[in-house]
Amino acid sequence: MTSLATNQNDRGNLHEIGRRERNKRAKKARILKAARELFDKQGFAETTTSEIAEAADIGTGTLFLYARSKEDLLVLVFKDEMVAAAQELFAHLPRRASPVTQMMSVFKGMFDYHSQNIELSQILLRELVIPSSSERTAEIDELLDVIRGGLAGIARQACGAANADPELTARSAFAIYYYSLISWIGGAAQQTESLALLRRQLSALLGQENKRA
Amino acid sequence: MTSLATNQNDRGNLHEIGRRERNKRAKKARILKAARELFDKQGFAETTTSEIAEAADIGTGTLFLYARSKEDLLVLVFKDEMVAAAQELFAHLPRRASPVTQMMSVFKGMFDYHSQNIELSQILLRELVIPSSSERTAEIDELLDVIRGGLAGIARQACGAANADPELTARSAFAIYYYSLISWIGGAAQQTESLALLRRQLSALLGQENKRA
DNA sequence: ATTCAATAATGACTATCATCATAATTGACT
DNA sequence: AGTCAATTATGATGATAGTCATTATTGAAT
Repeated sequence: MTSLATNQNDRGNLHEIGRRERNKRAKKARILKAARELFDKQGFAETTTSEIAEAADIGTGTLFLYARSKEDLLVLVFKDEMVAAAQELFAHLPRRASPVTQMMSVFKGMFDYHSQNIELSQILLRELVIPSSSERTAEIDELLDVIRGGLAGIARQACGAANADPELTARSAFAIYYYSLISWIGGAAQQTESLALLRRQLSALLGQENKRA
Repeated sequence: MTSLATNQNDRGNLHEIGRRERNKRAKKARILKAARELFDKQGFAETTTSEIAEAADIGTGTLFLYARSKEDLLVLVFKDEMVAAAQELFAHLPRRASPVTQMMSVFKGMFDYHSQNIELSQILLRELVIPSSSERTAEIDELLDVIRGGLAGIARQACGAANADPELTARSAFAIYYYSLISWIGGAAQQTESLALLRRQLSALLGQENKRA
């Protein structure tokens, strides 16, 4: 390469982030942006990895240095957004509402999030449930930890001085939520049906009074 | 096409099972047998659909008249066996044991079942969670109904005259089991870890005394 | 026996995911 | 500036899942 006025002089300040690392990050950002836009516009199945590479201005093989597979790419594309969505929901819980209602506000919010694009959520959930690449474990754990952590916070206030372990209760609440989500996204049940059952299950789990007609 | 799964041929009379239907069933049986053997011997990824077709003595395209995809085929291959395994487990519950212990004997049995071939269970579970073909919904529902139904039976005796709804409790127990299974098969946790948490969660759910060291 | 519409089977073909041998880039060191 | 090892990028290529136009089979009706 020519020129550049030999700007090696920058090397004086930070040994941390060189051209190399900057390039990688920029490239990854371009890939995720391109993938996101194409998936949104055309759907997952109708978007080829070559199209994504083209849109991101990289070689077709380069894509697979950043994601192990097309499905794996979907996790990278949506992980940050999902974490942010979950945090947002936990940050704006209905005040003074019952724990069940608070949890339901989060779960309903996540259902709404997934409503945006069912096809993408189907493939995404498959990857979250059984990742095709063990390299994605950390990212997925982060998401699950945010949700389970938030739930534990609610459970803590719910149990109060009671006997239950909040972490364990949170895990159960999450499991019940996850199954409801899966039933809906997987096509086994309607959204309203799943949500209604979910609420009843949470009420029982958290030991509230169950009003039955 | 799109003939319903396991449809009797209503056209003729009841007794009449034509050559056509017999042929289809024989062919399907051959396909499932071939697929099963090859998957077991070589693994899922290493087995091609052409190999299966060859072993089943059918054309390569014919395979896809019976299963929508290679993954979908896996559900067909294992559904009956899984239903049988679950029924077997429910039929031999430990007598007079606590509901938690009874449920755990079933869940441990299912974990053992999946231990046989983790790779296959990974792909199978993905399909069970989010079926790629809506045509498989009936088959999957059958499996889930067997498990949830059995759990409801245990829950019924557990709750006795108590307030809880056994069906709802069974659904929650199943959800907690499912999440434990997924955590393990998906690689997020060790089997023993998952099982231990599962037991604690069930104890809490069913309102037993929680003995803690 | 012949006809024929419906159903089922076939395998040549296509699309594309992912790989991999090769090439380019980077930065540390001289 | 020059050298070099390590890292990153590339795109031609291979492998194969799934499609589809064509052909074969079935069985009810005549």
